[in-house]
Amino acid sequence: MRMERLPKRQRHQQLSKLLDENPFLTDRELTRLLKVSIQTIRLDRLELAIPELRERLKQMAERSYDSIRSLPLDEVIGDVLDLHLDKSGISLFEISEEHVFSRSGIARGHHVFAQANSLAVAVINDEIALTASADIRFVRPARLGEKCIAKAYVRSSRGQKAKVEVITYVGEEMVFQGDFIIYRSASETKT
Amino acid sequence: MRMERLPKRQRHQQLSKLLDENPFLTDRELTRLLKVSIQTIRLDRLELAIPELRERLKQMAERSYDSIRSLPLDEVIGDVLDLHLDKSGISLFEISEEHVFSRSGIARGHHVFAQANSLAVAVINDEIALTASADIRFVRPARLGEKCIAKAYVRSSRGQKAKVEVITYVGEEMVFQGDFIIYRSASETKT
DNA sequence: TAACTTTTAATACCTGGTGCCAATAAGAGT
DNA sequence: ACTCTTATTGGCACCAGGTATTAAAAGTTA
Repeated sequence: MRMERLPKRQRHQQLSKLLDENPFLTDRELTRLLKVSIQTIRLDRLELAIPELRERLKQMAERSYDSIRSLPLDEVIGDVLDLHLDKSGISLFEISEEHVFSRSGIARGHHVFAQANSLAVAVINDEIALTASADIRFVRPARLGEKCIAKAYVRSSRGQKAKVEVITYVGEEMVFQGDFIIYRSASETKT
Repeated sequence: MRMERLPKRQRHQQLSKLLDENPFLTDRELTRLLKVSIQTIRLDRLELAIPELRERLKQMAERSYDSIRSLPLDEVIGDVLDLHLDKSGISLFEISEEHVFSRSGIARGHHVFAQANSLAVAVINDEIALTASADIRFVRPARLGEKCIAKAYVRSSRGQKAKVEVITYVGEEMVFQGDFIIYRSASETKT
């Protein structure tokens, strides 16, 4: 039963590797690289469940298209659940596909930051409020599917500077903490 | 000379728009949407220099594949102009409508941060790189239409922690400065 | 040698096109 | 009304890069 020739498995590995390195290869090009007939290449792809070139390109295009679509970071990132102007606020942000590194499923930092930053700005009750500086820590990674609850507290608000602390949780765990200094346009009388 | 019928130009606009919104449309699907024959669609594409579906998909796939190891380009906010792994990087990000507060035309902080953060992560040459913490200052607001040039420098890289400084300029003016601490997965300590 | 797997070949068919030529249709100019 | 020009449509041959199927050939053991 155990056949001496296992160039097949080897070839399968090579083929997977080749296509991993360069998914733009046609079957015909693969015949040159692997020195087998085109039918063999196609049987191999069949066994390995590797789709044809055009399907591979389409899938790549779709993935990159989705991730480009999702970038618009608007208004407040996440849903505002609770807001007491000049005091505190809470927002919810669910980590989905477009927010994570595909390899690791871990959210890119700027999305977690964006939730916190936009909440910090939203909680300041003024026409114009801008982030002046921030000191932030990503305590633990947020992962695909997790629901991030950001809580913002206005710690002080004198003159044009307001200090806002934001802490983001997933369940009981802290994932992010940041101290923001927000510039506001004028005195708080101008609401 | 000036002909009254310009359904052609209108159709060209519609066609461009349709394909802009959904580049995955075949000519046949376009005939249904535009109510003209498939030949007309193809003449239109010819005039507008729009390639066929498969070519479009291929181009999208290629763009998304023009990745530099750990991070596909479109996962970076802005366009990478220059990248020396583990050393430095430069990216360009133009502030457009969707990035600003409509009242003031000033960019929301998290967009400027996102450019800097994603560049800081991209410059780290590793499979997995995550922002651990950051200390950032928004030196002056970035405004609608301004081109932000972010420059990242790897200041130190010992073990799993890398310090990356990012400074963002508009022209000669500094708009943002941040010190990032990036966690890397492991392995590569070669600088 | 027989039984088996693996490889190659041949053929029909598919999608989403290109390229080319000819036939209409729809104006505009005079 | 009759051209002249542009626009639209149709038909046909052809292409790449495949799928699907059937069959033959080659290699591999027991």
